[in-house]
Amino acid sequence: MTQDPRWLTEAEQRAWQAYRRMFLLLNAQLARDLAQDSGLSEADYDVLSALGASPDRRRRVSELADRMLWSRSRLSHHLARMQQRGLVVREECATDGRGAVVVLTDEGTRTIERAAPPHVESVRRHFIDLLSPEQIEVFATIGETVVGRLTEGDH
Amino acid sequence: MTQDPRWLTEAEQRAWQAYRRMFLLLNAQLARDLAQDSGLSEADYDVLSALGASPDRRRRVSELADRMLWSRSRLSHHLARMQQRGLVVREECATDGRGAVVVLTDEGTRTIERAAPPHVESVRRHFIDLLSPEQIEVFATIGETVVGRLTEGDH
DNA sequence: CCGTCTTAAGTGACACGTCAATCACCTGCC
DNA sequence: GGCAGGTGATTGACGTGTCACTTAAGACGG
Repeated sequence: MTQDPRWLTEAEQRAWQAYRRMFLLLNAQLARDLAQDSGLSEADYDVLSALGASPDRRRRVSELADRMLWSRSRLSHHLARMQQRGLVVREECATDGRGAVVVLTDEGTRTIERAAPPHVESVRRHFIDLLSPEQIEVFATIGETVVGRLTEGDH
Repeated sequence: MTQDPRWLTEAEQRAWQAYRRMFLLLNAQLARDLAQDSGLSEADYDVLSALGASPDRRRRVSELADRMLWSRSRLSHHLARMQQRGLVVREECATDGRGAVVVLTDEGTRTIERAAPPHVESVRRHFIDLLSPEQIEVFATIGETVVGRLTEGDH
């Protein structure tokens, strides 16, 4: 016999609802800003920015996927499109014949360097600057707690 | 001349990163649980649950879309699939010849009633129960602040 | 070395979401 | 009443994400 669930309290519902709505709206707004300012999708931005922060602007495909929490398949498809647009190129991996390395092209580099400032402003405007330092701190802690729980057991 | 952006401080970056990772992981986990427990996607669940909470288990299509923060188009496509599966039906609207009303079928009603308890447990396990009441409160406030800013100006 | 097992990456088919266009119907003004 | 413009809803085409599968290559015990 299944136990009756512990339904959410009013406060818990408020938090859960607010979270879901915040995500939907915030994400949509950031995507709009990003598209207008730089002609990029959030996915594009994330790939470019992860690569831009990588040593030598290059990274093994699966390393990139792990770091971004993307499936390999998703990344593979997306890289194909970005390569088409000239933002990245794939190279063979010297040390592992199966492997591939993605590299930011010059255009990719320019693109992310131009896109970053307005994107940061957008994140500030719609999120960060609305919160007090204390709220930022609590928020970070919450996120890390949840992430920690969800990734414990991963080696 | 564009001003140099105010890059995020370390604390701000922590919060932003934690948020993005939390969303990715939490969403994926909830979707996995939901699919295993009830064979539903999150989108399915959201529609069923919104309809289940509606008077008479029915709602005008665009009213539902607004309430869920979905585009009409998305909802229309999704309702088509759910109708195919027998979870909802569309009826004509008595008071507006253009309008349509979506209604939960008996099967849709049974489905959401069975799906809700394990989903709530899942939300608790991976999120709510990891936080203190104080954290829940701060989190709700943050969400509402951000949502409020993003929706101000909507009538 | 050889066969098996594992791992890196890409692929194809399908499900989903978005955007723009469409169609039917309502509303309001002359 | 009739028509000009707005609104509710759907549709089709397209871009993107997922899942299952394939291909190629490293790892490794015998």
